[in-house]
Amino acid sequence: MSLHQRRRQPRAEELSGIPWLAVLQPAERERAVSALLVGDAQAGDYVCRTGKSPTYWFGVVEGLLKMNIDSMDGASMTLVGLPPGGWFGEGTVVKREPYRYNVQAIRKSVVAGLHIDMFHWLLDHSIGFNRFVMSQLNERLGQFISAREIDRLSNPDLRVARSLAALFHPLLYPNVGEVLRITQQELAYLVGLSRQRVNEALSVLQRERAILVEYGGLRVLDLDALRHGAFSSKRL
DNA sequence: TCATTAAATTGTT
DNA sequence: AACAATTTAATGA
Repeated sequence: MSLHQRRRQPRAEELSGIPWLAVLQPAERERAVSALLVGDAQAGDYVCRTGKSPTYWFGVVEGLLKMNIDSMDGASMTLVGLPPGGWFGEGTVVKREPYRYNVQAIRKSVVAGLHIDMFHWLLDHSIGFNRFVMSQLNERLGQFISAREIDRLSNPDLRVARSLAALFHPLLYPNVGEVLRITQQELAYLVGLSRQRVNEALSVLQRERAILVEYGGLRVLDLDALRHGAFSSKRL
């Protein structure tokens, strides 16, 4: 709720973290920037909610968001994590239909929004922008397919590893550093395991030198191992 | 800036 | 789900 009250013009440093601005022509870019707003979201704030009609195409400048849906029993299911550099909602924006999911800040974040009219103007006028959106849709499709693969993995350590790797997708989320600030509880929601099991999996991944567990987050040491490595769930 | 306290997060059972 | 231990954030002198 507070996101829509504390809006401001994006700072230059924030603009540099918006990947699709670089593919625009100077004139297009100038127009796009004038239609960009950023806002701070506190942990727990909603960026968009199910049923509301889209006003903006959103992107993560800083922090971490999650996309979730409410299931029938009242509990909510986290579908995907959205790290810096990630833009989302193009599906609903294109169709001008209501959002089908909630997007909520996992921790204090900076969110950018491009007004829906400017989004459509760019689709009509910029080839670079069209390429970006097309690539975005394609990569996201790939991401959801691999998410289904991950769901069917039986080994919890592998599931955590692959889910972490997905958060470091270079095209969808170009601005993720090597440190990921996420609590083990949130990671548990994201992966669909208990916090205890995630804690254990993180220990395994650390023992295998793939990550470094820190308070309130973790550091990736070997992204390739997270993507492709095999981890034994055997205790030592 | 430092010390104290409250809150959040982790590791374990 | 509950617990203690640890880390961070907040507060005020």
